[in-house]
Amino acid sequence: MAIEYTLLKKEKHTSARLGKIKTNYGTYETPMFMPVGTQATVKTLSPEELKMCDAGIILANTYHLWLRPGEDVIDHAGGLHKFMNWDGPILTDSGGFQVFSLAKPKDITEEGVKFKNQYNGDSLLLTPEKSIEIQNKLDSDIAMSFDECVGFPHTRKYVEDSMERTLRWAKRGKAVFNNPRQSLFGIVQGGEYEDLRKKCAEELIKMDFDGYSIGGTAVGEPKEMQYQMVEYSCKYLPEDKVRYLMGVGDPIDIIENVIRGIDIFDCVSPTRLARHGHALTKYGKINLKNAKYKEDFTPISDECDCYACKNYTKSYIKHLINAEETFGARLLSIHNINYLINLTKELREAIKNDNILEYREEFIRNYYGKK
RNA sequence: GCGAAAUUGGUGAAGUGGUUAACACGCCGGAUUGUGGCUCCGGUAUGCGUGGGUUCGAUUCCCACAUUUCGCC
Repeated sequence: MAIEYTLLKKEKHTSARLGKIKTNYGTYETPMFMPVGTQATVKTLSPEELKMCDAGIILANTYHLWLRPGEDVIDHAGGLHKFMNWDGPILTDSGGFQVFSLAKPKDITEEGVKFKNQYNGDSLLLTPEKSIEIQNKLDSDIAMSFDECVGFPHTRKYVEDSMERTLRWAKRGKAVFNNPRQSLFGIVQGGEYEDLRKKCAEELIKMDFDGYSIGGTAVGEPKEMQYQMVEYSCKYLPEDKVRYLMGVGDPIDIIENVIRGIDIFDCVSPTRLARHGHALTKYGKINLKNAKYKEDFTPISDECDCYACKNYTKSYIKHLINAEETFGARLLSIHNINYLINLTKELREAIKNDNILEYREEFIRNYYGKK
């Protein structure tokens, strides 16, 4: 069955929403944060460790799994859940972000997007139909429409043409979508232009998707513009469907966008920051590589109850990162994912208590105050 | 004891009779947003073993000394 979203409560002073998503693998409250596991693994973490962090939905990537090991291998394994031993829900990104990060403008045509296989140099063509077909086989719980994530800066003309094409791609993908256990989301594009966001949202709603996401953010635009893009999109989306903001994971951005009506987020940042030695804390992001932590025998955070904070010191984790031992990246990944998931828990509480604006104020005071 | 070679940042080292002594690693910072994981961007020797000499000018040429390595007795 498709996922079911239920709106439980709206915060009194903002557009923030408390809700729940029912999936084939359990029911989860929103707002929520989804860790990213591009290659069918959240880098350095086992499924047990993800559970320990209270992870709900996790992401995997169509493009990467298409290239390696190939969707047929995963199909023959019995689907992505069995293949990677994850009994929670999975969302697959469509490859749309790779249009932004890997393809050149000339490789984007009406038919689809040309890529070069990084492993063997083969020429590849990813089309909306192909992306959906792969995702149907991967058997994730939520599939994404194949879109073009437009970078920043750009011209209005380009964004408009691209958005129109993304709409046509969404329609083509939906037409071939064929997996009764799976949901399909549409993606709102349109850059920073309200009329384009509006049009995109309205056209997607006509096609009737199981949920809607907002794309084209977190690609280098100013923060205020990102928030505006979210406002211009949420304004035209139905209340009874889940809203997913793609690629956003900076703590402040999560808060600001929850306030503007976003339900779910994903981001590589907790795991990437971890591999580069950074930890998220109440008092801002810290860099464990800094010399001042050499003999700091306290946990990353006294208030954090994650496995890393309960058992290890900054000094030890710094040593592991300096020595390029993977256990360091693993401990920091556990901490950072736990941090963002915990942030969404606190936001849910704030929505229940109708005090999310006060929560934001205090959060910012701590996060940008002295470290 | 005799002979030879060498001595440049924390490390491996390049280099030149004349502006800012290459590069790499390390170290010190910073970045990272639907992940082409182990990346990118800065900073890091007022100094070239020590002392003297030649020269307008020496890390570079000469002498002595020190240290190290190798060879011979």
